[in-house]
Amino acid sequence: MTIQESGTARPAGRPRSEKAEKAIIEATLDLIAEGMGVSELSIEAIAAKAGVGKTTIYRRWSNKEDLVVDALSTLKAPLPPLAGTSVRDDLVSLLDAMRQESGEARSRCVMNIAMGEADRYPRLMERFMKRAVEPRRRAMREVIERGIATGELRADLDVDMGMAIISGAMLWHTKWGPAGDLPADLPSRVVDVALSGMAP
Amino acid sequence: MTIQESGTARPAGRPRSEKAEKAIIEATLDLIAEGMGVSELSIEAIAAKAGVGKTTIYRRWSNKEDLVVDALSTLKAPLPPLAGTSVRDDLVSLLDAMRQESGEARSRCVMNIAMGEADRYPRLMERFMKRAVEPRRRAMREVIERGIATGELRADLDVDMGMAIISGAMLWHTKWGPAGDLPADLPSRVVDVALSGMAP
Amino acid sequence: MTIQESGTARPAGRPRSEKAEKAIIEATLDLIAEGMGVSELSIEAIAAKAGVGKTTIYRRWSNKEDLVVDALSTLKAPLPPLAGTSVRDDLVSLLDAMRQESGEARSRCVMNIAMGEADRYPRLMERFMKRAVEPRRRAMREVIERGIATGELRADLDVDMGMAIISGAMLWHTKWGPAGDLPADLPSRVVDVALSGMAP
Amino acid sequence: MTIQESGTARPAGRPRSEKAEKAIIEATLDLIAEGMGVSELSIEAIAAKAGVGKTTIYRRWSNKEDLVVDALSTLKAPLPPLAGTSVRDDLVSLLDAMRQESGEARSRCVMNIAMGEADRYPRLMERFMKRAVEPRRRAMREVIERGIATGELRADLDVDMGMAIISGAMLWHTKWGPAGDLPADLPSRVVDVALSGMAP
DNA sequence: CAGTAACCGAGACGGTACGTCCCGTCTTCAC
DNA sequence: GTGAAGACGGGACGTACCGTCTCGGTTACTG
Repeated sequence: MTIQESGTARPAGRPRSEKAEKAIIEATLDLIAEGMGVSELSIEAIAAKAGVGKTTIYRRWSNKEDLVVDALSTLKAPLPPLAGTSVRDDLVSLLDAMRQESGEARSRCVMNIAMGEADRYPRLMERFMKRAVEPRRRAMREVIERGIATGELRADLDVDMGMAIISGAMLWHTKWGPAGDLPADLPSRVVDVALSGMAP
Repeated sequence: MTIQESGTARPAGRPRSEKAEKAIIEATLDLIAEGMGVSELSIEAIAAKAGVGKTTIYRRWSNKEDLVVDALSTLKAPLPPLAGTSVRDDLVSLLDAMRQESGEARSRCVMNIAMGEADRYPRLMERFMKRAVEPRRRAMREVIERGIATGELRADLDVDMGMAIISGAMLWHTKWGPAGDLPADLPSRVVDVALSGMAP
Repeated sequence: MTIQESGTARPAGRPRSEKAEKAIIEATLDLIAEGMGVSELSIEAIAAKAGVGKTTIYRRWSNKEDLVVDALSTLKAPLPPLAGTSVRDDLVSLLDAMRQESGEARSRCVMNIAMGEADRYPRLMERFMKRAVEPRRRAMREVIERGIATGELRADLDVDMGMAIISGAMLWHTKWGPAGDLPADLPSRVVDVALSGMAP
Repeated sequence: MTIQESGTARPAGRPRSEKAEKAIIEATLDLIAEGMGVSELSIEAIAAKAGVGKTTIYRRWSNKEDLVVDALSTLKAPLPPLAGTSVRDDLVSLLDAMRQESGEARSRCVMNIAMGEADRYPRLMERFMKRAVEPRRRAMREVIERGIATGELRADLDVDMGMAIISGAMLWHTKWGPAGDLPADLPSRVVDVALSGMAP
């Protein structure tokens, strides 16, 4: 009649501190938000900022990439609820979530890394894509496919092309549009032009 | 009695080796093309790859940014000639130039830097934008404005929005579209959808 | 009505394991005998060698010095009985005890610590001197003073000088004499030369 | 008709800084004199005190022992000139040199290391013995052997025993005699007792 | 004989120093 | 004057232990 029969027995010794773990993640995000790239990020700086020994970091993540993936994936806001009333409304909702995220330093740094360091840290990207980007892409894809099915969108529309035009327009404004925060009406304007076209 | 009497007096001593200069630029571009970001790029690595002493580099460029700007600006392909027959044709020409560049590792790295390290190296970006990006944006802007004037495009079209939709769609395909090189008909398909819209 | 009424009441809870205590002392001596100095000696190594948690050590000794003093003081052989027949015989007995001790690794390490780390660990030395060295010095001093009183030694002999010459000669042989164990006849030879002098 | 034909051609590149080398040695000796043993001595501390990068140390000495040997062997005072008038005078000269050295912190640390860390750093000791200790021992051995030859010392005197008694007595006083500096007349008193013996 | 308090091991904690690597600068000789 | 070689001070790396702490579980006396 053993006392401890649960599936995974707690390992011996002092358990790992959740507080330290959070402090490390926070420090990592702060440093990235301050404009550091993955390669400039130093474990030593993270440890110092988190008030933690280097060992405590290496005990949890064996390399910088693993830590960065974990840190970034705690960051992505949850997907907005989609009203489902019309394709236009849903697309505006999705873009507005993007717009809001782009206003926060922390989320902006995610974009920087996603776009600028993809080639250099392929494993990072692969994992980050899976955890953070893929769900958003899937959501938009479903909206567009639904629009085609209901006849709200052209029957011959290439779904990828639709995603490219809508997401790409937001992306372009984020990086290269007029300086400053994105205007609140940008999402609806993007969707309107994308849906009805540039030609008269 | 002087031997050298041309207008701009040659400075005394051994002249700088053009060969070394080219080797340095080449090595820099190679390393960037191999996936290195600006911050990972090291003068030491460039010198080693170029078969040159570190002094030889620092004598010519006082810091890494200057060298990178010079290196990148040797790279950008000249703008394609625009037929001017129609807005559609000109836009397709511009996008096709983007498509071709995106197939070369060296040009792709330019995009990475432009998108990922902009925040960290503002002086680099400023100069790089001026030399390499601005001409392309101006060209597209002119095409769109001309289209509005001739009535080929909607009179109420926001020019920035037009650029965002068209450039953004290409950009999106480059970074996040189906893997592999961009298909040759992508530019025309992007322009067609952008012009006539996604709605039926 | 209490069961336990002896003078010092046993504290509540599980009593400390004597086995662990002995294992710790043994491990400490072993490590010192293997050539470790006090500063190289690590609690972690002692704990590992003793098969004991580090806590178990720190619960008993608050610092390394205390542990080392305790360990070393379990070590010193008892003083040899002195026949008292003559100064010469007693001195030879004392030196022979030194010789025998110097043959054991554990005792030799005591000398090393006494001579090499005295300056660095003054509290250790103070306590170690009191427990282990002082009795031996007192014994030799008494023999010499008795010799002066009985006329076996020169009346004008400086007692410290006598101790220095006799102990110092043994010491010198231990550290810097011909390699290997000290020869069994060394004590008597030292005493003979010391008593009658080097001059003819 | 080469210009540089000397035996060992100067290697290319910037030559090593003698200043840095001296600063490192000085810092090492200072730290040892402050009571640090070899094992407590840290390269990082030496580098900081010397105002030098760690690389600069590791470029010259591949490990701590090599550095310590070099540092210590710059320290030993030159042997005193021996008058040669009599064995007694020469022995007093040698012991007086010992006495003077024992008054300096830096030299005292040499003794500590020589006696206390010998077992732990055998390679260090071997090299240190050769460079610093051996010459002194040889000098004393020669004085004693000469004394035996001239009849100033007993013909049957064991030379090692003579060295042991005389050096050992000084050694004993240094480590365990009355506290404070050794009195100036100690060498002559040691020699007198050693030569004529303790017995009346 | 159940409670309970000090013990035990294991192992995570914040640190320090290690020896290595590479940075960008500097100093030298050869050309 | 330029070029290569390479030493310089500096800083981050990832590892190994340090001495402290915090766990779950054990043990032996106590009520």
